[in-house]
Amino acid sequence: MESTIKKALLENSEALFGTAIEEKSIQFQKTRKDVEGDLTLVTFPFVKILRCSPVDAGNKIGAFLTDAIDEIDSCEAINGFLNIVLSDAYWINKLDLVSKDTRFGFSAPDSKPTVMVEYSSPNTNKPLHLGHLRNNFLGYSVAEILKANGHKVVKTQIINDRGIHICKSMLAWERFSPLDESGKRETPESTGMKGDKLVGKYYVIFDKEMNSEAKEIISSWEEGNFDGFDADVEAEVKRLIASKEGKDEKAISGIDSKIKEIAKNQTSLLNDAKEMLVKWEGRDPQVYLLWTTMNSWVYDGFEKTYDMMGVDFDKLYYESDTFLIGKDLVAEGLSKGVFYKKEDSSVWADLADEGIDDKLVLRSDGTAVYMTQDVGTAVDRYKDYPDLDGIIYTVGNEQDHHFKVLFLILKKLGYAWAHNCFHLSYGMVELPKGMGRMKSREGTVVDADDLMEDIIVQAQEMTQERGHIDGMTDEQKRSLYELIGLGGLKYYLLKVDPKKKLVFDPGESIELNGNTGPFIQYAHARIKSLLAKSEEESSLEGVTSFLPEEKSIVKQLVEFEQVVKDAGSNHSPALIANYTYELVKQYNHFYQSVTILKEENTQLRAMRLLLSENVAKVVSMSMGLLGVNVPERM
RNA sequence: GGGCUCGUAGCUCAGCUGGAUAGAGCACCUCCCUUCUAAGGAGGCGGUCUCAGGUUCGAAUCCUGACGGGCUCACCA
Repeated sequence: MESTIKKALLENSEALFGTAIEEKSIQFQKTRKDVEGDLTLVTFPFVKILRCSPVDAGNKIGAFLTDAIDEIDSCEAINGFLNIVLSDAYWINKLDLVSKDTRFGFSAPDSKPTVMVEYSSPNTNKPLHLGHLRNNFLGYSVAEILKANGHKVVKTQIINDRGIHICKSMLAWERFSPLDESGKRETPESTGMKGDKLVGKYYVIFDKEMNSEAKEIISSWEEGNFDGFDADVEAEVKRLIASKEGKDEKAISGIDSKIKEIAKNQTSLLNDAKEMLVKWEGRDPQVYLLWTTMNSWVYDGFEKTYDMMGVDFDKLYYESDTFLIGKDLVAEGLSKGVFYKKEDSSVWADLADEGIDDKLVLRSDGTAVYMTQDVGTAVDRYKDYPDLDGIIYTVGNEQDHHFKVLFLILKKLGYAWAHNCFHLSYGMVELPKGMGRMKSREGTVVDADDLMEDIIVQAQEMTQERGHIDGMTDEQKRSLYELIGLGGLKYYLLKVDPKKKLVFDPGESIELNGNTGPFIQYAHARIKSLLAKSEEESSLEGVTSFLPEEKSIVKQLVEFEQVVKDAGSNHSPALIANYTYELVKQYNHFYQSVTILKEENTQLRAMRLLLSENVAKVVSMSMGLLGVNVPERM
């Protein structure tokens, strides 16, 4: 409709305005709720051309449009706004179109290029936490939204299965895990623990043990005892200790943490872990076996968590594979002059012309860094999927700089697709003030499994209170609780703009009233119950007009198509969530103000059923885009 | 210190390609189940849109600066 009006105005601009007008001066906006109208044209831009008041301009344009376009019933100019009223026939036709299209709002599958969406990408040394939940739900949802926009989508992750952090867990397990009577160490089987939890436990133990060792070292340093330490360490520490003299509290704590950092590097534990990493890179059989064993425990644990989250992947990448590709690419880039080598034989990317500090891509000992493997992974992916149009990296905003650099390096290496790589950067999930920051090493995380289970229990309690679950089997009840709990959690994490940080108080339970998942799920269940009770078919037969409550729903339904597009181009599930909330609110208002099943006029009843049916359809589709399921009953 | 980013009601958030009286939810206060699921609906209370300038017919929205928060600038990942 907007384009019809625009076209009419442009084609008749000479007659109307006496001159050609620019397309951008034709601006539409939503009509205010308290004014009559379906669409509003802003008339301020025409005031200068017509040299009259905004209202006069509106009246003139309004008269023309009412005359020129059939679907326009009337127009009213208020201040600088021309409110256009469209005919009921127009809206009836729109509803008919929505109703007949089972995939309304979605583009034809595979009609757009292939896109890869990376999300989750955990380290294999610790369990998934709240931050991962936001990451996974966001990545999964964006993938679904892109599919709805016609893209072919490959869901993937890069598993950080290599590096010093894994060796820490391995070493701690080898050293501190208790032996049973047959001389065996703890396993997921022997303890009944989820594999990722068991490995994570030893990661924490490692950190604890290393810290206490570091503490001893520091106290001996403070006593002036530097036996067994390198001369340059001794000199540096002495310099730092001396520099504390006369400083304020804040500066001292800064210096102390520097000393602590040095001490940690001197612990036998950390040095043993480093040694283990070297052995791993050398494919030492014993270390390699331990590595595969402990990783497999973690994967088993992750699988359960992903299953509960309702997310999945089409293709997995492992850092232990791609870091080698990355090293080759560094060698290649070195020969092409993209990188340069320093005297200590470390390799760097020169980014001075971009105004960024040079970036290390290979350590002086020849081992790979984070950047090395990410370059390798990207190239590997384009090799696997030659028709790939772009990669979307769902990674927290603390890595904004990393991805900026990564994409630059890929560009410098000559990959034209580099400009199609996109960092879907989302804000951190923060704990309320005073609770500190989530850190796995310190055990101050909100565990993903625990949180999901808590919210399911909460959903269970609420559902039992309301009681619409008579006649359900225990299994059905349990899956309903999961559906509601996880729906609530997903909606809670997705309704906020991904770019913004999000405050989460683990002490307070997640709200399930108001703008929430269950609010929307409930509306869906209520419609389904209504439809189940009705005996006749829904239809638009004989309908000639709408009540305001009905029309506002039709308008909102029609907008779904554009919202899906916007959510795709903005990578924002939040747009879908907010849209659906608005739709459901309008429906609830309608539901309470008119009767449906008990309406005596058959045609009216059939139309309201059709309206309800389509609200349920769109709610179900839009929630599907968020990974939220909707129940038939609740 | 440099870069990026955020600052809207007591709290959590919409609105941000400039447009009418800045919207929701929670919390608090009223009402509404002998109509289809009250996890609902109707209403009330609550705002110098951090501050100061600028651009404009018009600024929460764009620009500049200040203040405050977060992230980042590692031979960690």
